[in-house]
Amino acid sequence: MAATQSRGGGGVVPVQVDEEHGRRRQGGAAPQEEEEEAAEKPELRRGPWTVDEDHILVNYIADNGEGRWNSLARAAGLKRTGKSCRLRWLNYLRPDVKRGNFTADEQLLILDLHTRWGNRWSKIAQHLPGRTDNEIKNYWRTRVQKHAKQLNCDASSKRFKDAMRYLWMPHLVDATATADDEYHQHQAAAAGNIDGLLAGGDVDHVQHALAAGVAAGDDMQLVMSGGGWAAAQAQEANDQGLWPSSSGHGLSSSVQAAAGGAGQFEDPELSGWVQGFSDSIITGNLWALEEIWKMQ
DNA sequence: AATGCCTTCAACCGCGGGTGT
DNA sequence: CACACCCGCGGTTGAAGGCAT
Repeated sequence: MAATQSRGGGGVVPVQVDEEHGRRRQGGAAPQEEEEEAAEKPELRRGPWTVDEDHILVNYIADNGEGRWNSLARAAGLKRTGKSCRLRWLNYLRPDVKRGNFTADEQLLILDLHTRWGNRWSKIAQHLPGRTDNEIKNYWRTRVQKHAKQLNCDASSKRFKDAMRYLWMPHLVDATATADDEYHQHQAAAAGNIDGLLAGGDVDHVQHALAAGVAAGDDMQLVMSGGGWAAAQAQEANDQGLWPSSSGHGLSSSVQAAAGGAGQFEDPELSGWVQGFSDSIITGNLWALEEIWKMQ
């Protein structure tokens, strides 16, 4: 494990930290009591974790379990705050933490759950086994928000959510199905990223799906056709009514909308906007298509 | 090759809620 | 009830590496 790959954090700089809240306590003229209090506390490390620290933490948790992080940090002999230990374990060292790019399945789920719950990252993460709230949050901020910016709208706006629901998500549903079909061809090389589809020359397939639309109800079946985790998640989401529209097949209308049914939007402005967006894809505007792919 | 800008993501910060005393 | 402690969440930071010039 490349534990020292971690970036950021400003280097390993020992500073005095309020162990309770992890606040820095350097700078300024501290009252005498505070100085004495600080002197009693061990010097705490900040910044990237070392391999040794990782080993200590992993071994300690293997022997004693996780939880009670402040006392764990002390008992393990780590010069870190409990919060830092918890974060390192949950986001990096946990054996079941999944590395690498988000799959189309996962992206689809994130988009859907975010439209439902907003920035409830931990809640969203509960539905993506092996993924952390931090990872999902970073994905959202770096990929999704970037694309919202490209579209000149706010990621939290109804307009962007509609764009995701009616354009991006159907796109991912299709990509998920295609990825299942061609899993052995592309998945390994693409690490589960849709880039694999592009590498496989599947632009036409995607365009065709968008242009022709998918028969009502088929989109859900596509998601579920993989028979794997995506299927289970899709089934669960469907059972819970998580998919848009009360019929449980909201994505069908989504795909239809993306295929040119934008006239069904109540908001005429959005209707035109989405129609234009769809047209730019369907008519083979490669620049627009590439932008769509980039955001994945 | 050098430089500067951009993207990514591990880690930190601040806060609120839960629990124990 | 009040307080302290602990945990977890969401937002933010900043260094590393990639990319463009």
